[in-house]
Amino acid sequence: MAVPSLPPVSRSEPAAVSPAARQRRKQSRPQELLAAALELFVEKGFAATRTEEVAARAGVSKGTLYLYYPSKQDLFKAVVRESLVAQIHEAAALSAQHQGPVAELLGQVLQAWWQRVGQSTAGGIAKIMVAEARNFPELAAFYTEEVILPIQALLVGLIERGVARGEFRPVPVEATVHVLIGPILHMILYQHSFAACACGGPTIEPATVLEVQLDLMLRGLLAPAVACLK
Amino acid sequence: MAVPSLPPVSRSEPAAVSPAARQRRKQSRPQELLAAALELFVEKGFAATRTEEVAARAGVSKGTLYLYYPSKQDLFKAVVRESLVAQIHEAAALSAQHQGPVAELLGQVLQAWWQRVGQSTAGGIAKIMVAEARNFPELAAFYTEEVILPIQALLVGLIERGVARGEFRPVPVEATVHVLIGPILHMILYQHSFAACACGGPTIEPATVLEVQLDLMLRGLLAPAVACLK
Amino acid sequence: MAVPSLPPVSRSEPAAVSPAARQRRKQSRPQELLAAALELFVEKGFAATRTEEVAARAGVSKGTLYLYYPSKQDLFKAVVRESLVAQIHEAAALSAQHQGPVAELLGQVLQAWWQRVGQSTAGGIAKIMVAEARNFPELAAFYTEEVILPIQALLVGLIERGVARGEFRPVPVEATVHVLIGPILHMILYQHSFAACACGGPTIEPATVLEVQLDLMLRGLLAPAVACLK
Amino acid sequence: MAVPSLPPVSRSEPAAVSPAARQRRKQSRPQELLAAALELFVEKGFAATRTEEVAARAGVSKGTLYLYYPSKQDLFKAVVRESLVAQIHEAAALSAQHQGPVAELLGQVLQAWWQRVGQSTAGGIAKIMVAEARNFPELAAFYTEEVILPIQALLVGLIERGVARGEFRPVPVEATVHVLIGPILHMILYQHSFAACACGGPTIEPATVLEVQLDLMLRGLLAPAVACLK
DNA sequence: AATGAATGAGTATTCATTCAT
DNA sequence: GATGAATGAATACTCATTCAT
Repeated sequence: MAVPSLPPVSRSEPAAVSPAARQRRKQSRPQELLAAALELFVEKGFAATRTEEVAARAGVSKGTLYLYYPSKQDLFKAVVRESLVAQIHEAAALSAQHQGPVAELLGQVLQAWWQRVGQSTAGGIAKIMVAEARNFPELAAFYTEEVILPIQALLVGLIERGVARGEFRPVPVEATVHVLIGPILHMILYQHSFAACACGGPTIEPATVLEVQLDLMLRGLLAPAVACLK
Repeated sequence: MAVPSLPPVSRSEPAAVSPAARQRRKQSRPQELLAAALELFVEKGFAATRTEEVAARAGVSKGTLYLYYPSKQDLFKAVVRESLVAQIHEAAALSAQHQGPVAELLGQVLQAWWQRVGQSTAGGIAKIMVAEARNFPELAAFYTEEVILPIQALLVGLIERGVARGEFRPVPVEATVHVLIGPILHMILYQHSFAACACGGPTIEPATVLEVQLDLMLRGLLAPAVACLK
Repeated sequence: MAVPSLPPVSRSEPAAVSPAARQRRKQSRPQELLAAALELFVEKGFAATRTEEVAARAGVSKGTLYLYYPSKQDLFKAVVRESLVAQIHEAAALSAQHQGPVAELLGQVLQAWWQRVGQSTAGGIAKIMVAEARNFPELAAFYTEEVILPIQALLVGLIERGVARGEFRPVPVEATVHVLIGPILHMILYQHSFAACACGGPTIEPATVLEVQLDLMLRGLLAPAVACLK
Repeated sequence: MAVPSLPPVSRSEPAAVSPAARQRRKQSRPQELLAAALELFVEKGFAATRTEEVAARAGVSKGTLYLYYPSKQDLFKAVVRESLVAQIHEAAALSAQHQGPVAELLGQVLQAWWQRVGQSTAGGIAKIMVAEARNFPELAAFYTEEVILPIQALLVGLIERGVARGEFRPVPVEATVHVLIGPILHMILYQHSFAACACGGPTIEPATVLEVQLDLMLRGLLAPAVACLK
């Protein structure tokens, strides 16, 4: 069974190049897995996404996925952290350092959210959560804690600042936040559901909708004196 | 427990009563099945709802369900027709016969929709469709045809009427409809997802939100002259 | 429970015309059911045939079928009796009364069997039995008793008569019967399986096959002196 | 529970032996599954065989079966390829290289077919196909293409060769093939249906039947000059 | 006699997760 | 680290048979 002299061919190949490349791949694995998972979760929802397909799209085997994320739910949480939580911190920072009229800042925040989240695949996460909250309460709790409450706090702060400055009429703050979020969320959900399956419904032009929303809302929000001068 | 005097009715026509009872059961089955299905679909979504559980909740066996609806998808379509399509026709009728200021009518329509649909279980259908549209394109097409397009047409008509009467500023109509629907839809979706799983997010007071929405939107929508006089 | 005076309405209608017609239908029910059952059993096999479809094709309800035949297996047995057993008796009678060369009689019997059974739907019963014998041993036993053994006995008798008359070479009788039946059975099975599903196999011309079979077999069977004179 | 001295064997090469064992299992799985499937299909037919039972008989779980064959129909096709198609190629090769009297070759081919296919479980496949052709047209088409047509072509070639050599009388070739196949097929079908369920019919002695068939057929087939000299 | 509503056992296929290698 | 073979629970839909009317 002894093989006296192996041909030298097999020696020269795997030794030199691989370790670095493998290292590089190894370090980017989590990112690749999260990217693949985000795409598939948004496309099919949480329950209907197969872990094997996530692994395949990331170019690894099923087993490897479980090496990095111990369960499908953990994978989902990681996707949310990667895709949304960071954006929220940025928005919070932006609005903390802002000076001047709140109306302007509000517009900037909504626009930025639409561009960074709504336009990207990450927007689809909202659809997933709406769909699966009741079936996966743990995910719902996580998402509420990490996404909904921070966004809520951010917008409540903005409205209150506007009212305090005399810029906005005094309004029920929380309800107003809800109204403010509604149209943009509607647009995001629509894009990731009906618009994505070519089933003949009305098409949406996001730019126009956003413009109309800001126009309508700010007119409604601004204190009477300011509004009628415009 | 004794029943002293049975009414003579049941004696004289034994043939007549029994078929009637059976008939009564047969005729009420569809309703009972649709009610059970609506509840479960809204609770768990379309894919995650088991037909057997629907049957059980309606108090019949699995086989009986299939006696009335040939497939899960057909059952779902029947639920949609029963729960939403009728409401839409009513709203359309209401707005067709209305005379006077459109702003008032618009408020009535949104309020009615909230009370008849948003408050009831039927509102959850919107959540189901957002969640499953991409996985069940046939259902998405059906829902678009029967629900989305008619509602869209109704609201487009209202806005256009308001603009024609000089009551509203000239606005991009379709985008405005989208903005108009957004907050109320947001509220419905929220109630049937996060709010329903007690996972600690912000609570919503529908009455306030609705009031704020109408206030904000109408202020933004009304022609300047009218708005500033208010 | 006494019904003192039935309204005369119900008297005038169903009394006059119906009873005779109903009687006529009632008497032909079994025939209609058997005809429908034969067609469907041959088309789909025993297990794959639904009793409801049999009833529907016969123009009655599911329940009525069970009024005449207490189970699917009983229905099948009735079909066999109706379609095959009678034919066998006729063939037996024919060969009992025959005088003269057996070769001639053998040809007549096989031809008749092909025309009366092979060509008709009833031939398909053989296919069903081959297919389901192991899954429904009770049916197999019934069919063996009522169909296989009588046919076997008939043909064994013929061959033995031919040998006794010096017309045929002395051959192992039972094996010869098997060989004799083979080609005609093959043809029947083929017609009711591959030929019936248009899947591109060779087509068969029954007349030619039958002719060839008789030619080959009789040449092989006849005593040398007779054969070489032909 | 103490293990005093573990053999050093397991230390030196743990990597080498185990993968081989696993590999061995993986490579033999398809064979084991096909063997189990063949048995059950022949026993119960295609439709009545449960995939779970196939898996169990092969000693694996339901899921494992689907790792190797994506559907029941694919499993069946694989069984046919494994059991029949190879045999056909061998028979074709045999008859292509044969020199000398065709009568002799024809006998060899039929005998070989009986021994290799008729005697083995594989013969039961013919029964399955006769039984299910109309219900599974795709399988029927596959079987026609892969089994029926090649066998037909093989036998047509043999008869034509015999006629061309002046060995056989000129006969309608295709019909003759049908007659030739009939008895042997009859025997195969009988063995896998009535004979297998001990329901009291006539028993068959294959050796005798085969002998009689060859005897009868060749006598009938040979050109007169040759036949009468025998 | 006739109906047809109701039943519930039975089955192919999918997929998250594990673990031996 | 990485693989992928193996598992088995879970689910829509069918159909023979029953029985109240």
